[in-house]
Amino acid sequence: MSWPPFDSPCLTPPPADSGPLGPCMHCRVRHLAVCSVLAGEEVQALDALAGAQVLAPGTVLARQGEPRRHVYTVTRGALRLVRLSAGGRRQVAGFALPGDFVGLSGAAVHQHDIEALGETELCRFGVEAMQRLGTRFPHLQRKLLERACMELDSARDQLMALARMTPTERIADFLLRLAAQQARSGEPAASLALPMPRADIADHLGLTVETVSRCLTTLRTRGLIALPEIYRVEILDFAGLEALNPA
Amino acid sequence: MSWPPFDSPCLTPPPADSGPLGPCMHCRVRHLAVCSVLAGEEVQALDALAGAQVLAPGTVLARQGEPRRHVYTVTRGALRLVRLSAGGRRQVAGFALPGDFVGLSGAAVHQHDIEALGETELCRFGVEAMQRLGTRFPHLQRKLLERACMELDSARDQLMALARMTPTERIADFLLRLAAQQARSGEPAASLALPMPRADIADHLGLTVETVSRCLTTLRTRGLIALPEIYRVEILDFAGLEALNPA
DNA sequence: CGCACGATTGATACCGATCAAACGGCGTGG
DNA sequence: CCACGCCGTTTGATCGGTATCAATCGTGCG
Repeated sequence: MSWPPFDSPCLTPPPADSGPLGPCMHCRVRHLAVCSVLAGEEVQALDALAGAQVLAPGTVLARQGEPRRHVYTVTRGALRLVRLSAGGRRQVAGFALPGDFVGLSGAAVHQHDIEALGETELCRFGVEAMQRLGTRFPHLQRKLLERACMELDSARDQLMALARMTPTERIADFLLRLAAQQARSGEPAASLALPMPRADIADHLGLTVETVSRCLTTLRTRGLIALPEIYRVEILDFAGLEALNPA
Repeated sequence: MSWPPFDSPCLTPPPADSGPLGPCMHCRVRHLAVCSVLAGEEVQALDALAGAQVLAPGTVLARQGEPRRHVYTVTRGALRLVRLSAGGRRQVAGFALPGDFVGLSGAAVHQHDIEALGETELCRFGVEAMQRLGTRFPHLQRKLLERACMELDSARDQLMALARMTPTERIADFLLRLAAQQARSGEPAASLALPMPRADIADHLGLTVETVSRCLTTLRTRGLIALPEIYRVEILDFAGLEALNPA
């Protein structure tokens, strides 16, 4: 509940190129998934609902099986959504970066653990309050539907990747996806921060850590990327990476 | 546009166990994704928008890349959503059975080919008309959001399957999923019709035809299923199949 | 009856998982 | 300040499972 007064610039329309529900840079990407589509009255209602939070690295925001009480918008840092199976198998369903909305689900309980990768800032809304708001402001509901449809498209793309791409292709696809996501936040995509360890990439792409490592070195050897630090990738040849994608 | 007058029973609430957006058996599962949630005026508006269609087996309803002009609800038969990559790789994103809503996507053009598996009956709505209706009836928009969230959950489940399950586990999971879907339509799930050829199952689960065949015989040998006909599966041991799922 | 096509069964090859080891950075403690 | 140890990453060697190639079977249709 302790957060600075809402920036008035946030009420101005977002830049034309920000796309549907894109980040609203005016308000320092604060609960950007919704702020860019609402008018004054609605923003006030949202402010009353929202709580800002800063999470230390490794903080567990939610565990699978717990009742879903909140939805979140990420404004800084990164989250990972992890599913652990009874057999000990691990799957990283996705990563939430600044601008992402977390919590679109039809289930009453969390399907994933939600964990902070680094120091992460986010904005929290109660689900039932959000639903009430949705009925009061059809505009918001519509934007949420758009967002859900986008995520659906994204999930289907990923199905294709998991089903029919080789490990190297998956890594290339993953890097390009991350670059695009980072580009949406305004930063150039050539130098790419990887907020997650190799194991998370592996569990995200259905691979092992060793294979991820090997594929990264393969891409480096081919001159497509550089690895100046462990948690950073320079994309040297976008076209070359895209050429790997058989889509 | 040629379809029988709208059954009045359709205006009554759907059976309690039909779940959100579940099939509305009263109106013979006709455009069931929406009919069960609307009142008289809205239903009339929908009728004006909807067109019933019956497709012969193999009919192509849409091709990837074409502009998306319609959404559909399946009332009989089955559709498959196919994506073909430049490299010739094939991915079946999913199957639409009676009760399913096809067309939740944020893209302006189709991401998949949509093809009828057998003789298939469906109901067509224009997307922009549907959107107008959504703004006029927030109730509808909300139901669409719920449906989108459900599909999102389902897609994420499938990601887990593709990333971390063995071929046999994927087949078992697929059969149980299909059984559950068929059960929603009211029919008992023990005897399961497979509307699609083996190749579609393979391309849906990221396998080859040969592996699908081998896994089915494996399950049969273990006494978990029977295969009385090629396009039919009897589930003999639900618990046994579920035990294969490591989730 | 013969053909065509999809499904099944069989034999082999290859790729990624697994097992194992070495490397590197970083924090701690001596 | 340096030595050590921990943990994540990288690299290496081997194994196994699934794709691939190939052949047979079965069914429906001409």
